[in-house]
Amino acid sequence: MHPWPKTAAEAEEIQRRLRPRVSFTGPDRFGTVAGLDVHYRGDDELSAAVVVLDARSLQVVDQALVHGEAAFPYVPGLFAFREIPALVQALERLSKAPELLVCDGHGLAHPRRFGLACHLGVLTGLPSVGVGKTPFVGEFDDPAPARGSWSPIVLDGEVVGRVLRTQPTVRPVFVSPGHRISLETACEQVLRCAPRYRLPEPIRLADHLARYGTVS
DNA sequence: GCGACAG
DNA sequence: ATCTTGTCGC
Repeated sequence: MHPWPKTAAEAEEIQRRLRPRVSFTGPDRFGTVAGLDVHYRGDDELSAAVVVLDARSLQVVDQALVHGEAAFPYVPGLFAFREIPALVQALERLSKAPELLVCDGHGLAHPRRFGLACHLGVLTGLPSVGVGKTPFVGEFDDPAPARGSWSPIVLDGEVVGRVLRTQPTVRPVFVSPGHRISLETACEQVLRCAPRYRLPEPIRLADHLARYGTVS
C-alpha cells in the first residue's frame, strides 16, 4: 500500500483522486464470493479475515487471516484507511483471487462516493459490494417486512444504495456498489448470500474467523 | 455555529 | 469496534 496518508486532508485527497476509477459495470455471475471483516483487540491491534465461498453452494473453499495494526485512526468517512492494508494482505494470501468481494462497510453510500468497498475494489481491480449494518449517509424509507424488500438510499438527489431486507421482519442492511458492479447486481448477490441470517454468509464467516481464529 | 458520523 | 446479563421468541 504505497504512500499511505498521514493526515485526514491527505486521505481525502486520495479518495477524490481514486473516485473516478470506480466502474459500475461488470460481471453479473460469480463463481466465488469472498467476505472480509476486521476484528479489533485494543486501540491498534487487529485481525483481518477473508473467507471465500463457492457462490452456488455457499461452502467455504479458501480463507486467510492476518494480524496487524490499524493503519489510520478512525474517522467517519476515512474508515477504509484503517483496515485496507491488512485486508489486502489477507487477500494476497489466498490461493487464488475471488470473483466478488463482499465488504463490511459502505461503498458508494459515502460522503465522497468512495467508501471502503469502492476503495478495496479499485485497489484490487475486483468486483466489490459494500454491506453496512447501520446507515451512514442519505435518506431512505423503511422497506416492507418481506425478505427481499428494499427502498433506495438517496444522497443529494442521487440513488447511492438500497436498504435491503435480507430476512423477514429483521432489521435491514445497507447495500451499495463498490466497484465493477451495478446496484441491482449488488443487491441480488447480497440476497443470495443471506439465505438464513441477516448478514450475508461471507461476512458472517469472516467475522467469525477474525474473532475466533476459525470458521465454524 | 451545532450536531451527526461506516467499523 | 468494544465494554456487557438476562430475556423474549421461533
